[in-house]
Amino acid sequence: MANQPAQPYNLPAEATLEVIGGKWKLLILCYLNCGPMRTSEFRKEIPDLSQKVLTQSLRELEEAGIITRTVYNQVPPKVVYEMSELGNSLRTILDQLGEWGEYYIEARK
Amino acid sequence: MANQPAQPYNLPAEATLEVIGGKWKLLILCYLNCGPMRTSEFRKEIPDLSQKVLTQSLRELEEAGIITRTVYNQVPPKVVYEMSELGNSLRTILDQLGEWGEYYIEARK
DNA sequence: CGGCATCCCGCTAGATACTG
DNA sequence: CAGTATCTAGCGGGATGCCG
Repeated sequence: MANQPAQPYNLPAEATLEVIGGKWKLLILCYLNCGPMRTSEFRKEIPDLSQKVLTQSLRELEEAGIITRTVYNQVPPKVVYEMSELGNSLRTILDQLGEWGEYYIEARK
Repeated sequence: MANQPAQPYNLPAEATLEVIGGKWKLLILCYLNCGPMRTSEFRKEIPDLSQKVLTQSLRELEEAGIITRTVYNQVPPKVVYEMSELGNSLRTILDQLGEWGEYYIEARK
């Protein structure tokens, strides 16, 4: 999921897909767009998303600088994810993708 | 590459990625944005893209209604691909993806 | 010239079980 | 509650060779 290609991007647009591509990232970002979320909340909201892939996706988004991860040192543990500044700049893209998707689905009927 | 999922899309935005996702589609669409192209031209312009994956990508874009495929019954054969109406409606998305990609690459330095 | 058919490899993501 | 560690399966993508 979103490994860095050996060669430089042919297009900047491909860099964008590297970041938001992957089976679940869009959905994850959609939730985070509405506000911070804990790991357990993701698990409840998206039961089909396995623990492993969730963590993996969140890590990659974090490494891309799109989201932040805050750990509260307490028992039981608590980890909160939220959009970063850079992540918020993605909102326009997400909206556009959604809009065109709706248009496309309608046009294909 | 862009197989239809068994279950309905969680988000319309995911439908968009289904269409333009895949390793080479963005690049192909970029070329078609500049005008119609023949198969042999793609092969020259993008030598790293294999015949098989090119055809496959073009078929999927065609099935999605994004591009059109015109066959000229002559010898030697001639096949021309170009953006459809629906495909042209993608231009905004492509531009946005490129813009954010540039911004992102710059921000990550 | 354009495009199938075949074989093959690596990667993503899924399932399961275990740790602090 | 959050996160690893393994193992596995399926698919996207690549290489090669053949057909209209």
